[in-house]
Amino acid sequence: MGTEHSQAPLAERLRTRGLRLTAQRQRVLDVVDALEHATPEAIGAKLRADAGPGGTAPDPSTVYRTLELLERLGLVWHTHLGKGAPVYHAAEHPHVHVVCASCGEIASADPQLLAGAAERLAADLGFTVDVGHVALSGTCRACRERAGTEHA
Amino acid sequence: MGTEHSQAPLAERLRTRGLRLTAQRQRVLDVVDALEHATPEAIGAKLRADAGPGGTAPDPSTVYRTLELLERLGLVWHTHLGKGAPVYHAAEHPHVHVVCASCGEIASADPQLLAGAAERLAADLGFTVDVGHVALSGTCRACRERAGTEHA
DNA sequence: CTCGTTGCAAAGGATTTGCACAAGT
DNA sequence: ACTTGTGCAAATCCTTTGCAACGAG
Repeated sequence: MGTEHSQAPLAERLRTRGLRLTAQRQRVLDVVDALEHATPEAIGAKLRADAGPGGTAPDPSTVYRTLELLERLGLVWHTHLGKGAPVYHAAEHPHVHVVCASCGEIASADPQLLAGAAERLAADLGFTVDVGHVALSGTCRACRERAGTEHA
Repeated sequence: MGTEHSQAPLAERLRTRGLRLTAQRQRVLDVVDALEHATPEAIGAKLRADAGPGGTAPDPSTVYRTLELLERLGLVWHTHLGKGAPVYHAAEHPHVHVVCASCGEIASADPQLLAGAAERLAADLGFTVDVGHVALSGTCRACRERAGTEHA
């Protein structure tokens, strides 16, 4: 398991645009799919790990270029959570990101969570919210309790 | 106009921590207050503009350090909207940020908008949402209509 | 065979950090 | 005076770009 690609929307979408299906593109997509929330750097690391000692992993620049391409193809989405760390995730599993400002822990929530707010925004501002890109930040239970315990 | 500081929670909070009130800190805070949504760079620019030709503006590194400090003091908040562009805004005017992925337009919405979602997150995950840090991305009405018009 | 892709290396831009000097209390 | 804050410059980090060789169709 791991090398299976549901169908192959990738090949299809590439063909349509006259682009080419390469091992790198397939691998990057697989990794984004495997790692739920991955930064470009993390993706590169995983790629390197999967390749093994003597193996060969895609160059960082290729990872960036591929991620951008996959996003244009609508196969992955990215969100900016903390400082300078964009996080990519497969477009197949839509979910809202929730990040703890203290520990950086990332949780996922049901998109339905924002349904109400989305509707209101659409009605009030004519603004269509992109659920897959949303990131909510705050404090997780663990950190809140810790803060209370450690005093300050 | 412009040099007025509601009261001076800044001086007070600094004193409490044994820190010092400097012209730079006051100026940075004033600018964040003036510019609704400002990136560190924009803040530096405004500072430079306000200083005038012969004037002297705070160094970029000071702006960064000050912003971080002001945030610790709870006087400003920042959010990550687009690529690598953190945006700061005064903590006095809590609002949810809504950004158009196409044109970059930034709109503000009432924090109440997320009240429901916040409650659910608190109940389900024990996660406290920080409304001032939230950024929703999507497409504004203008861009959506334009997309429909220009065809594709 | 032709044109999109990749890897490598250098370029860039945004932030951070170390330090000696200036400034607030 | 004593200690914190600032400016300057160098160091980092993350990402983007130019180009020649490579590989998919």
